[in-house]
Amino acid sequence: MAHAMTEASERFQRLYVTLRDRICLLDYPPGSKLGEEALAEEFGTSRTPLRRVLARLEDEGLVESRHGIGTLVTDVDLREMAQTYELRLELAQMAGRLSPQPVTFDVLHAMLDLVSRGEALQQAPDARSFARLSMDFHDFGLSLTRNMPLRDMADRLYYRTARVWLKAIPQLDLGHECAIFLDELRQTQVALEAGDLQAAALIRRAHISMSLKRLSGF
Amino acid sequence: MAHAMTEASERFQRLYVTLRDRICLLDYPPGSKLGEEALAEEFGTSRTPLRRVLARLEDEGLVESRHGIGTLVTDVDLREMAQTYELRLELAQMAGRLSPQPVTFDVLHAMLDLVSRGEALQQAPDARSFARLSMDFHDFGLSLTRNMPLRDMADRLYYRTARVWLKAIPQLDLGHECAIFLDELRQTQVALEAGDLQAAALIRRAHISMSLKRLSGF
DNA sequence: TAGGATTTGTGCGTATGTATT
DNA sequence: TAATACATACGCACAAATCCT
Repeated sequence: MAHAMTEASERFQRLYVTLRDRICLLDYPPGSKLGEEALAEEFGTSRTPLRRVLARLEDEGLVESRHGIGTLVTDVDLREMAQTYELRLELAQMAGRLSPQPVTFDVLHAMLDLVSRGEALQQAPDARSFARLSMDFHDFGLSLTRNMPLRDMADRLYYRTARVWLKAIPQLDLGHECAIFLDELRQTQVALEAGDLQAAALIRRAHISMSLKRLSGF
Repeated sequence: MAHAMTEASERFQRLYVTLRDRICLLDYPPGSKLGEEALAEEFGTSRTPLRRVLARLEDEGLVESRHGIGTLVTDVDLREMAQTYELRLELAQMAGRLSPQPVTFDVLHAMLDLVSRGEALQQAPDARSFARLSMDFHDFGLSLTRNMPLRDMADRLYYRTARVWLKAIPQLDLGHECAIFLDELRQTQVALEAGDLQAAALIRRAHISMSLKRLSGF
């Protein structure tokens, strides 16, 4: 970072991540109303800093503020999701090619941690834990490139459609999804142990593609 | 658009584009101070709607607001520009592959218009006109894909570094740059007349790459 | 070192728009 | 149709931070 975090920007970041995660974990399902007054009270601020956060969420397409109505959580339709996934496929693969990060011991350790969480998840399948692990794996994948604009773009796209999987889970086989995910984690671990970032990126690409295919059944 | 533009969102869009273009055309060079009060007065509003615009420009990395100091136009260093260009290369090529727009008469007509502007530019080289034509050609290129997330991402990246060319122009041969640009426009015209979007995208990619190479001399 | 000038950040009252009764 | 309730958009006054004298 170029400049130290001020108190205001720290609070902004905290509120932003909190609300974004709540939206993506369906704590606020599509159509929910996020009242400025209520949220301001919950976080112990006035409406002003909160509106700054909602404005950013609106720029990113997660909510939509309408004068006289309220700030509503958006929905994601299949067409938009398909376009986003199309792009994410390419970006995921790129992350292994552009400015690759060297595979250090820390990287491998983080990967191992993700694998064990995946194993625990398969023992006790749970949609919410799955979604959290998926988010963390996404972040991990991005940490493998040093191209910051690429990270930012991939991040935006991921959080834009992350909800769809959770929304569709009642119509999927959760145990099967967990098994597939654990496979991906293990394959990625092998690729990283071989120091092959491109392979890891291709595995990610393949799984995003298959995930879209399974979701497109609806 | 899902909903009609309200008066507020229209004003937001107008102010946003105005300020963004001023920054990218170096009317506000890096380091300039954008005073909230002064801008609010110029546009005939209060600080509140203006701060919403500055907040977005800050999210996109074009300005940086610091408490007690002011809102300053950011600078672009070579490392960041290289990363952004690296990504823009890929996105430009993708625009010809993902959800391609059919090449209609209107598209060809718009292209022809760009070519004649390029010809006029070569007759009377001028840095500012060059920059404007470059912006419009960028927009035109994005209109060739229907993948909206791709458009958004490419847009962000373009405007993030568009200033660098103008900043470097004193050290370049303006007439030469205009000639190269006109070549690109004509090659693109040929590709579009053949209905070959991928070729058009590859030409764009090639020219972005060469442009980076010329700029990297500094 | 202190104090004043300047600028962004915050809090809150009011205006405006929408839906419902 | 009119009135009422309620939510976001706006404008202003003040707090907090920084810089310069």
